[in-house]
Amino acid sequence: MKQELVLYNSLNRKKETFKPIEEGYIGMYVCGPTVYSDVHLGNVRTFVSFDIIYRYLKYLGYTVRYVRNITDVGHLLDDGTDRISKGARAEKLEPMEVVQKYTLGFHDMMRIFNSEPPSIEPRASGHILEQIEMVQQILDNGLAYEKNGSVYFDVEKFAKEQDVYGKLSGRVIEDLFSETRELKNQGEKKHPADFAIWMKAAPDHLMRWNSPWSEGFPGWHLECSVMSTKYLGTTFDIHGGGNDLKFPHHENEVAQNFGACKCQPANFWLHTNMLLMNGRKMSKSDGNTISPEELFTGESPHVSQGYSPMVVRFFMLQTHYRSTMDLSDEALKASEKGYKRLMEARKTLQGFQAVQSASAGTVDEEISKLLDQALEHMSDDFNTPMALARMFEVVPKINGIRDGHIKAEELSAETLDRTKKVFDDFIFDIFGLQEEMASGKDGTTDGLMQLVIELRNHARSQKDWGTADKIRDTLKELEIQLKDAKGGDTTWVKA
RNA sequence: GGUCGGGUGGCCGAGCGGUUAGGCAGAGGUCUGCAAAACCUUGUACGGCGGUUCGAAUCCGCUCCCGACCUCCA
Repeated sequence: MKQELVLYNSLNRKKETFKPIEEGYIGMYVCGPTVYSDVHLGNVRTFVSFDIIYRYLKYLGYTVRYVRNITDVGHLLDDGTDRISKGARAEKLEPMEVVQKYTLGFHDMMRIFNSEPPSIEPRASGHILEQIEMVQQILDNGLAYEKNGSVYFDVEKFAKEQDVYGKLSGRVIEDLFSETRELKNQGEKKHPADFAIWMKAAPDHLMRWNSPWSEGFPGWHLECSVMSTKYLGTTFDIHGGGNDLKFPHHENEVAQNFGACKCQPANFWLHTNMLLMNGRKMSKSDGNTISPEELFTGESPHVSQGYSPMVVRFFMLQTHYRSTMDLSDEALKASEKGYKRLMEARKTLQGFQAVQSASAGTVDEEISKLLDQALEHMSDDFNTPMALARMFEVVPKINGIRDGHIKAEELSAETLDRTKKVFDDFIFDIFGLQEEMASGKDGTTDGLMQLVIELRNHARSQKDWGTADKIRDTLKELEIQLKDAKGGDTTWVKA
């Protein structure tokens, strides 16, 4: 019944047929943001990608438990200060105020991009007890050691016991171990590749909890191991995250799970690729960056105008989640046109009435085939660019029927219904796009526009081109475009 | 330096042994009072050099660029 789904699994770098652990159910964990500053567009790309994956899995009929955490503790900066408390000192806020502020900001942005909230959004700070328990388990299993109140994962021992470490990120163990460069805070570690799972807090460290080893805080990677286990079980179906988290974060996560339960946490690992701008990595340090707000308003040297969230989302759909995505003004402009064209076609399609005497002709067959292909592409590792391409091939057919080039009788009632349904399923449910009326297209506006259009059409029928064109030109200045279809129907759209 | 992933037409971006990807831009046409919109037609591109093959953008080798990761990162 369910279509076969093929996923590219980072664990072995191959596409594999997806089989859930429990038929009909999927457990998916995605590493969420660290809430210490405003959301970065790169974060948006990752979470929009997983939003589409989540939506498609549900579309296939699975019951999905989607867990995406909020990291609000334990994430270290280069200088060893905690990210959250660093932000707090700078802004003279309680750490949890910083967390709250940026968590809300993150949620707002996800909503603006029409991303569905996850089923569970656990916070690291809310799972300190569980994290302490996991540290203990790893210690009990002999894969960690305590030193001066901090606990470190024994990577060397783990690597010797099981051929797991390095597999996910493609690291060569020998290389990792022969790493000679000097790293900070290495004094307590037995081996440079070891990493902290519990850190003793320095006297001025704000966020701290009691533990059997010291008053301190959990290591960065631990929270994900703990929360995925708590809400999805020791082994679950899909684990996702940004490409840049593969190492060390995901690698260490796998190590911790093995350390605690001796099992692989996830069967499938999905990694999204990075966002570039003008061909280069988006980076704050060299000014090659743009915030979501700047993108919306157009207040940035990198864009010539503002782009709406849905245009940006559409733009993201045109690139596969595993490819780097190159943001540029020209590419966004192209997306804006494409997005509008698709949405217009969708509206046109929904207005079609089945022709009574209709019987399946060639158009019927062609459209059906394109819809099937679009779905197949989604089941092939969520190939949204391909699926979109097939949708766009249906667009001229829709417009052709509207304009009379293509005979409506050749489209059977069944196929018309299915096309309407699949189009909406794709656009709204899978791609997560939504209609965007730039500014108040409500009942009043609609009524006014209807009146204006009637007045203009009256003028046209009187060959009063002056009046007709004045209406058209003035509306254009107000960024309202009139579209005169064949047969006299005029529609309008806010540019 | 190590590991991995890329270099595709004006731009973005799929494809990964033989077929038109698709979007945007451009050109010609239809329609139209004019225009816009829409529709039709149009582009033979795959970094370079070799090789394998009946056939390569797709496989192999070399080479030149670019990006990511290598304990901050979505």
